[in-house]
Amino acid sequence: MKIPGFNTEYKIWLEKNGAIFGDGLCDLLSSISGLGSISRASRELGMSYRAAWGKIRVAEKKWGIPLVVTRVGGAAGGWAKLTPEADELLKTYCRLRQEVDKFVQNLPGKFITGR
Amino acid sequence: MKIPGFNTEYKIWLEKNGAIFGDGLCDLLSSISGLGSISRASRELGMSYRAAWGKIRVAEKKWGIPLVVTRVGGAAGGWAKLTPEADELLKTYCRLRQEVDKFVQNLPGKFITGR
DNA sequence: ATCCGTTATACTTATTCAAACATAGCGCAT
DNA sequence: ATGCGCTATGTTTGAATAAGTATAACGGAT
Repeated sequence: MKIPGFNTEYKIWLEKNGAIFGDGLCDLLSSISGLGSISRASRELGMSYRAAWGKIRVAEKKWGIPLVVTRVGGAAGGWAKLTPEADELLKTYCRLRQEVDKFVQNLPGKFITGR
Repeated sequence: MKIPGFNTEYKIWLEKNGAIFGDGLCDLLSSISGLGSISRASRELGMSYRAAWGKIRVAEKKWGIPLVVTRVGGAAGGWAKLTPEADELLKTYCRLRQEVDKFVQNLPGKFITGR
């Protein structure tokens, strides 16, 4: 599930000790949360499973915390869901994003608003 | 002249139609503005003249506006100063950066504040 | 037993990005 | 006319990143 309504006139990400969390992970984790599957999420976002899985792995290593708990096999082939840590990170980023959006929308100057 | 005091727990840049303006250009243009020379600015920032000049050129092309007006030759070898557009862009970015800093500092959550 | 959709990972290839190297011209000072 | 410090680019090299290919294993459903 993609997060709609975000302003596109800037980009922002969280960064700590080389670990980053931005739009890419936000969309990916949101989609996984909604669909319960890395594979289905990757298709929804138009990327390969390999790419999605790799993003998650790198992020988990950099942040030093598990982000997605998975299960292989079973009726549906497997499933995936977010860890509480991932939920918190996601929530924090979304809030940051919304606040910055609000600020940017009120910015004067043609480079931001097109005016 | 480097801008001190910026929060390092996130990164942000302005982005419009593929044109971006972030920390790199902010530092570079600020330095040029203070020193009146691309060459001296590049040395102050620890990068090559080629790199600094390239950054400026790419940015000017992407944004579609002149950022630095230069002069070659003369007693000092040459000089460089910012265009009004560059000044405005720089000012806008610094303001955005300060506002977001203020917001981020008040954010709860261990991923941002370390708590 | 076989099939299906999924997680999981190694390996290869392509693309992008950054840094370094090399040259040339300009204009004032001496 | 020579030198100095600067602007201005082309070219090349290397490194980091992204994208793609291939394969294996798992576990329920049929």
